[in-house]
Amino acid sequence: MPNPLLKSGRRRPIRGGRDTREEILVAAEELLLRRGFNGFSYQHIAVRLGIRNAAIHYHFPTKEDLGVALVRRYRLRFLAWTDEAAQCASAFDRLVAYFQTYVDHLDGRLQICPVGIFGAEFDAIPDRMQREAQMMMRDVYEWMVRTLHDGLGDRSVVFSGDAHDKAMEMAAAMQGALQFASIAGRERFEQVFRQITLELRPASAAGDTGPAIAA
Amino acid sequence: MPNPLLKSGRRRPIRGGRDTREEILVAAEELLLRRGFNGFSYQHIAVRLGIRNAAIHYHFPTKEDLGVALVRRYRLRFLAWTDEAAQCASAFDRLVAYFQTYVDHLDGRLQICPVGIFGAEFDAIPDRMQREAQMMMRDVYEWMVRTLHDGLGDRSVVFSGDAHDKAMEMAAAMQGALQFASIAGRERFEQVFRQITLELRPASAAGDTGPAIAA
DNA sequence: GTCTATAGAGCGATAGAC
DNA sequence: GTCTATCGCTCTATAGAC
Repeated sequence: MPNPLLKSGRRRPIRGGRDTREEILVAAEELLLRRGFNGFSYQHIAVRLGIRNAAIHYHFPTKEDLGVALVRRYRLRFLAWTDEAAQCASAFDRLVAYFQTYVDHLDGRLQICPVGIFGAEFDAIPDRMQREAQMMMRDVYEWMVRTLHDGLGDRSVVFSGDAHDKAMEMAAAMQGALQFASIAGRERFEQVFRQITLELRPASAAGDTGPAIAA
Repeated sequence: MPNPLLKSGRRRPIRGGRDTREEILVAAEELLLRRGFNGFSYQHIAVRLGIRNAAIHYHFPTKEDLGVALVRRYRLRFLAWTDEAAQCASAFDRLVAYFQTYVDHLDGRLQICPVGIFGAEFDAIPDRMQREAQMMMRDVYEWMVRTLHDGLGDRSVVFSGDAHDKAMEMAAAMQGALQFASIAGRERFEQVFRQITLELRPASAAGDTGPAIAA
């Protein structure tokens, strides 16, 4: 009986115990968010990791493979996160927790799921990445619609109009805020965070400043 | 006395009366929105216009020059548009008119001012473009804050919280919506448009479906 | 699993003829 | 103002040694 804690499949510990494949993904993720998919190369990654171009091709034969792995990683991370977030006391808390995942990594630029990151260069990314991006977007959208409905049920959120439209508006605002933060600093993101949460919370009476943002 | 209809400055009518410089900008603008700045080349433009690579370099010596011209074009177009929009009856109408400019060109992809388009690849565009993008963003932001204040004055809009935060949220939502539309179709944009206008309008009583979207 | 070396393509850009 | 031709560079990707 194999130890269930040891994941089956690929062998990993190489280069003095470091996991090259994982390090490639981490570096590529940051480059993707700062420079776009067509704005970084295998060379950028190789220099950061102190390895050679060809070593990356061993782990990800084509750049499309790397791109697809990045999107899948986002999707899986988001789905795992929603499981954790299910323990939040209210739907409002779950939504704020989701927005907070952006803030937590804003300077390092790693997010749980920057769902619309590929929209700006959609026609210039490989087909398989396009499809993965569409699936990722659907996951986030459906979770958000569901959570808004939950929020109406537990009376933790208020909004007017349709939950589908509200979900899309919030997701779009988060995505745009991420881009504005790149252009004009993280304060832009915090403004959007404040406004979204302010509008979502019931009894937004005077004096209530809403959830604080992590420093 | 010179004819005031004939603009002073650069001579233009070439290639059978066609304005190559302008055609380059139009083609580049659409490529930029669909593929990102690093996702299109002079070749893409040359093929579309039936000219040669070198002809583009005559009008825009470097790609940075072309990029800067594109952002300046957006800025000037937006500033000219705000002058026109000043004739709208209310601040709410001006905001809706601004959102509408996105819709009008959504399939052709030409917008008045997709203010955050460079956020996704900010670190991978030339310095001068970065600075121009920051100025463009500031223009839109300031106009939006001013218009929200006007809206409080003429009672045509309602919102909670600070006008600066609300402006940033709306601008971010529009930008995100544009990217979502690239990924999942223009209906995504229309959802955000509906929700933003719904939340902005006073007396959003039942039965009021808000401003219609142009087909 | 990582290396050296290199192929092959596309890129931005320039020179000079017309 | 547009062309042909080409340069030098970077990019993705592969072959083969270790």
